[in-house]
Amino acid sequence: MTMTASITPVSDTGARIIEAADALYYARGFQAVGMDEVRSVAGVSLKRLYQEFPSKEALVLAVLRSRHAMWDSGIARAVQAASSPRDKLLAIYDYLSSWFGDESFRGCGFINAFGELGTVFPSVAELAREHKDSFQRYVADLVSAAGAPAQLAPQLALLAEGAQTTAAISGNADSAAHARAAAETLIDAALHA
Amino acid sequence: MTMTASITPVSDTGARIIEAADALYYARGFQAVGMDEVRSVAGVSLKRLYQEFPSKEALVLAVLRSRHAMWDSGIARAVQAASSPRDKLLAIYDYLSSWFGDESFRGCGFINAFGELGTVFPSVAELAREHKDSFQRYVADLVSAAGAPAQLAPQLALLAEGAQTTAAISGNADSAAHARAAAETLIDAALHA
DNA sequence: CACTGTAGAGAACGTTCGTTCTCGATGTCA
DNA sequence: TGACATCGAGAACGAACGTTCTCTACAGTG
Repeated sequence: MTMTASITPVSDTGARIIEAADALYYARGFQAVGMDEVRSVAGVSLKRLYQEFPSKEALVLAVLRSRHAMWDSGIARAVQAASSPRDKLLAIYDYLSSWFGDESFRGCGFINAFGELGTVFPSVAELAREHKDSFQRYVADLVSAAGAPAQLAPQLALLAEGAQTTAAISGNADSAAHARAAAETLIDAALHA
Repeated sequence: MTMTASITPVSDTGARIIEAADALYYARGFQAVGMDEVRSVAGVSLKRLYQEFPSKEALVLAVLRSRHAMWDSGIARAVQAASSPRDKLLAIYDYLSSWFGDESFRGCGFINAFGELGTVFPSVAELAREHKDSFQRYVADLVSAAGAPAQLAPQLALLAEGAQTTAAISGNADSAAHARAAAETLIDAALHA
């Protein structure tokens, strides 16, 4: 799975810059990648880069917003492909599994951004919080549609979060299957309660 | 809970440096903290700093090793205080809950380090992998002592990982309770199978 | 053709970083 | 006391960063 921006970019050039910056930041971290390298990979001039994104912080935020949109649409696509409410919940972990298989996978970009920039850029911490919040609400809607008690939702979300960091650090995708199996147990227990 | 180094330090000065560097790195990220700030907070000269740790990479690795030792001893203390095998498993989440309550809590230091430095310093990625591996083995031992099937262990570990990142980004400690509740469900389901 | 505005290439600027070097003060042992 | 090692304070160095500025080329318009 290669992530490419699909949501209405500010401009064509802006999208190319975001795509290049996202790949570089995600692979190596934010502080390790300079504006000049982004400029070089994106194939634009430094002047153009700064007229699209007036600072590195602005570029980082744009990258995170694009990542959020790709996450949302990827999950939504996987969930819509499932038929039963129970399968829709489990589709989350199938989506994770295919993501973890990507050779460039290196964990959740928001967790990485939060750890590296959360203190120095409060706007980054806020965006990460919004992203995780939105995921929690999405899971809560699916849980509610499945007729399961509300407290199941944060539990299923925890499994997804844990699977992402575990897969990133261990370097293998097994955690998606473990999360899926645990989710099945939790869902069934909640429905039979 | 304030984390202070408790394991045999290389030297008294080395321990002070590690403690200062750990607090700074954990609070603001690694690249955002320079050697000079570590020197200043630790109250040592730059010369002494470099003779204890010949490079920033060496200091970062020492900080991570100290964090690993504190994590291990903190978990072990909480687990030993519980009596039944089931309660020993749940003690992990009680330990997390008290950690999340610390005002300085900002997620798992190894996940943060992996995201920021994992690519640029392979040694950091390896240390993070070892840390998570050691935790997985520890949980597996507790699961085995409880007479539960082995596949329960990675599921319980996922809950712990997810709770850490969720607590960090959301800024509240509820995820520990959610993880504990989910763990109870998974344990009971595994024991009644 | 002249004129004007815009663009790209990249030099330049000021700051910060990791690391090393200098220098003066202090302490130790014969 | 004097010779010598050791130390802290901080200057210094080279590299890299984020950001801005300069210069040249050229497109479009009369």
